[in-house]
Amino acid sequence: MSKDIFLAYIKKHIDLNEAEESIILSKIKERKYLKNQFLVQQGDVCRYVVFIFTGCVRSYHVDDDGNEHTVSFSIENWWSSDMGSFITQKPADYNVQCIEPTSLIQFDSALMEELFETVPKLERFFRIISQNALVSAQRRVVNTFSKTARERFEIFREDYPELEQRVPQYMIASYLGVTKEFLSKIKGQIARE
Amino acid sequence: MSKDIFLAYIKKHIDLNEAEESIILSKIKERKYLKNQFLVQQGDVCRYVVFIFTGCVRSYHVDDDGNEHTVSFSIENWWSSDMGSFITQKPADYNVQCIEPTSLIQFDSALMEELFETVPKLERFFRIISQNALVSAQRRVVNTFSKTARERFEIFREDYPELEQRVPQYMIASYLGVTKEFLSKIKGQIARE
DNA sequence: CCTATTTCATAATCTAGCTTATTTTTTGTT
DNA sequence: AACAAAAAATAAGCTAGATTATGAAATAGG
Repeated sequence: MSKDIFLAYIKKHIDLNEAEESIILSKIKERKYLKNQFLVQQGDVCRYVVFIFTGCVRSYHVDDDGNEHTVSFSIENWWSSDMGSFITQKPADYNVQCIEPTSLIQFDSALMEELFETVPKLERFFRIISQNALVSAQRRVVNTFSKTARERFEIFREDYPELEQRVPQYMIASYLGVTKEFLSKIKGQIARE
Repeated sequence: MSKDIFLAYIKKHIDLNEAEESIILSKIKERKYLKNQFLVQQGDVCRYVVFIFTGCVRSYHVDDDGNEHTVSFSIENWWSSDMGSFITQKPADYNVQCIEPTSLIQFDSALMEELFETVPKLERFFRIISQNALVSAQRRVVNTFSKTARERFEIFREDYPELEQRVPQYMIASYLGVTKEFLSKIKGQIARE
């Protein structure tokens, strides 16, 4: 059952006894979204952090010129949210949208706090998760500055091998920080070698 | 006393009772570094996470072409480390260097775990800190893609008003992701208006 | 199965920011 | 105070990547 995927994922990072497992199972439930539905829209307050069972979710910011900038893709066994908005309860900077039919668990603040209270170990779990996410985010900052667009594309391919087939190219371009035309040019270049 | 600064800082994010406060106080101690000393060097394993009382610390990555890329500046009441290396115990991607004489608390893994065990609330504290840092890192990626170098410089000035006077320009340039020459040009442009 | 809408490829032109080089200013050391 | 070394300013020429434009190929919906 798909809720067990979540338990297994937690147990990669911390130990859980049976009591704790059943508390967690009792409090979470699966929810499904259709392709193109939004979990949050830029400007609204973000109410949820989600854990994804299946599907794919994209977070992106639309800037003043109307250009999209993809912050992250989240797939199976990963998290998504506009954390800044979720924490501060201020308007979201990002759109969080399903780009495939997606099945997930939705955690609102109340559920989050309830879980922390009943299973305090989860504080540790979320600390570890958050630290790991921070490390990736910092690495991305450095890569953005130190690598060419082509190198960043190659890194993207290694980091997310399946994703290239699953999401349209213009989204990948906006994740890499280049135009779709330029990404197309890079692919042409690579193919010609 | 400077250790109290640290307690005050923690208490901005979580509540502590007296027992917890004294445990924390008993386990931490101040350490001083000279200007230019390294807390970690790229390639070594990072042994510490530090909290800064006074001074300024820079984390930067030197890429294959020998160019420096500043990941972060950390000043009074902030953290520094190569988190990726600290967590995984693999070689550090970053140099972490004092750019002023710096007074700080040094947390190694053992101390960290000891603190988490004796004051479990600190798991929550570090989760919050990490989440906030993650939010900034994500915002920085988006800004890098959506703003011009000049806009990023103006944002930097607003975010860290004192820092411009405290650190050399070439470091600011490497934080913004531009060359020192180009930052100089931007400053000239702004001055001429 | 057909049409409309997205998505992708290719190419010419253009620009923000890089490189390289030289000069001036600031900082640190004896 | 004097010298050396690091940092900053300025400027000319150069490229990575943007913009604009056009056509071809996929997808999706009816």
